[in-house]
Amino acid sequence: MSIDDVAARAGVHRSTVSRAFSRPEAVNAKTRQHVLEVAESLGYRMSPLAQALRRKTSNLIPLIVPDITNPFYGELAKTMASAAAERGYQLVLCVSGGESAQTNAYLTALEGMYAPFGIVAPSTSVDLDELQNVALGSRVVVVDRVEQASVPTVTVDSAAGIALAVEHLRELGHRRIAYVSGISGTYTSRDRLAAYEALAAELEMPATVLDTGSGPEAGERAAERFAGLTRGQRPTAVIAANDMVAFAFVSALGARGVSVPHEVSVMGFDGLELGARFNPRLTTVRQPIADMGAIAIDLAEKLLADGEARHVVLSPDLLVRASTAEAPR
Amino acid sequence: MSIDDVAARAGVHRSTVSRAFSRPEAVNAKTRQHVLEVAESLGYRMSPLAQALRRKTSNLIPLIVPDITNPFYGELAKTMASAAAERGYQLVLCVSGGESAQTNAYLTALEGMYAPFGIVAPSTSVDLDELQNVALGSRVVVVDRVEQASVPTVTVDSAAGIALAVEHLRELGHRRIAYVSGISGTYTSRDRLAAYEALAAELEMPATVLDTGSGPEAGERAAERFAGLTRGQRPTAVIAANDMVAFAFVSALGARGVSVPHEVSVMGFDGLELGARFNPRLTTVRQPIADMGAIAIDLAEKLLADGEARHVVLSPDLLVRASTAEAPR
DNA sequence: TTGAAAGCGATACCAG
DNA sequence: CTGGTATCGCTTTCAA
Repeated sequence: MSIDDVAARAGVHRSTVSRAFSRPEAVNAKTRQHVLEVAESLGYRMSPLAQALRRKTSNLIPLIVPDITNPFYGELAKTMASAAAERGYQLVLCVSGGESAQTNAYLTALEGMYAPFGIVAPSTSVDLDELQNVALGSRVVVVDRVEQASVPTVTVDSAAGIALAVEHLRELGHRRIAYVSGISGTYTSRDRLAAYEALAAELEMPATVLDTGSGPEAGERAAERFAGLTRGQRPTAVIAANDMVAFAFVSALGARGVSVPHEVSVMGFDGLELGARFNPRLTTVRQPIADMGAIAIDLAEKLLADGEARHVVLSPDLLVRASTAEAPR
Repeated sequence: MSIDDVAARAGVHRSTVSRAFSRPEAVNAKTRQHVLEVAESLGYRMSPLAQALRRKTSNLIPLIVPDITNPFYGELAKTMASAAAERGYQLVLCVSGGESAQTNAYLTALEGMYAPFGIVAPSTSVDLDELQNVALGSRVVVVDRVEQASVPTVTVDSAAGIALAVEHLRELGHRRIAYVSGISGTYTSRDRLAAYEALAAELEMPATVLDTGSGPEAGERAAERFAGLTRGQRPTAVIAANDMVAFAFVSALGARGVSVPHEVSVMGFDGLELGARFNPRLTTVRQPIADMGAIAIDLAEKLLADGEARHVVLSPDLLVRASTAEAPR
């Protein structure tokens, strides 16, 4: 069932069928309708493969994430998939394990499939400069990472987010507000940590960083450190670099008999749906994940159109749930 | 940079280059090596698109899941992606939203790309019979769903899993063991519920189902129901249909001041990594998710080879963490 | 073992 | 506006 079958059946030439589908305005209305009807009745659809081969561009868009198991990337993938579908693209999910080599391999493979551009959510170990060596590397937009001039990016304002968190906590009477960084070493983590430290300095508030290590054990180590402090030394609130770390931290605290928010308030940063099912339900700074997907694709299309690497910085908002409470007095 | 460039540079014909890559044994060792070296030096790689068009089969494998935001599907996708990559396939993630129409659309689209087969993790509303109407529908393997003779499936033994859970709880002295079903109406949920009821009957244990509704609110409703019971009526342990429901249930319980495992033990079913970061760390029945991906692909390859729809039923195991404790006496 | 030629299913430029 | 033709990059019989 190919284009020629339709052409024969409709009594027109191949090229007319092609136009009827791809450039409808370039064909007589009557002819077009007839062709389309015949095609319909035959259950015909164009081969995206053949199209891609000829046009040298496909509708496949790679989304490269370090770990799809992390709900943040899950939510990102979900919104990205529908944003892509709305625009006629098909998202191809690639799990890089946070490795630069894998990322490049995927980009190369998908360029071979004439992917017009790609979306990368890199972890620290992915070198953006190295990215540029891959052909598709110059047609990539980066999500969830601090700006880098040469590549289009969509990020969330870390400073604003941290400010929201600190403000919320101070309104609850907290004065000793610590921070837990870590997990999978994303650039985002660093950015948020820097924002925390800067704000603490500005507010002349002691900056206590419970853990800066990366990996899933960050929450665990931070809890250990916390439990090791005397009551008087303990912070009354803790901001985690992201929701996953907050989960791990609260969980590890729980295992040590420390109760949240009774003994210490804990905030996350991400706004995952999952936080609403956590115990206690997690207060957090929400990133507009749904917007990020759509915007990333827009930026990519603009990059192709005029070669300009735009940067969009989104504003987070506060999601108050149950893991924060008034400071003990 | 195409096959002809390599051919010219190596002083051989196109077909020889093709063979050197695709059927190495069909070409003289010397020639082959020379060709490969030239290709290497030119940084040449075959166009998967052109190959697929000609061979009428590609290396794209659709994995269709209802919701990638659900960590279970995230973990499935992750293991599936690497299992696929190991075998030379590229996983294409499709998020169906649990809709039959979307599932069919994806299958159709990917058949157009000559996907050799597909993997579907259906939700209740996906009609397996309807699936067969789509061309690729007869080359699909189904994951995480009770057997259906005509389609290859890989599932986990629900009865064994429930038995593991009940046994664990009874060893801790629990006698009133309730159940919470629900979330996204998967067939798996039904299967597990049936297993619970059957086992309860067999053990002459009262079967209390706190909620059978579907959707994310199941845990919430179950907690409400639980809290409404007098202490004497309350079950001392609850088994949830899956980890996500367990999370929601514990969270909702917490919001009502009921503490786990102190006042009630709660078990999940799935064995998500995430459970280790829950508060308290979740005791659960673990499905061998990592195996499921690889097995699904094997089944698909066998289906293509001999047309036989095999069924693999995996055995779950117990993961004891901190959400279960001895029954109060 | 290697080369030649046809073709997968479409597009696009050039005539008419 | 429509048809003819070459071509995208590769595979695969068929001969030599």
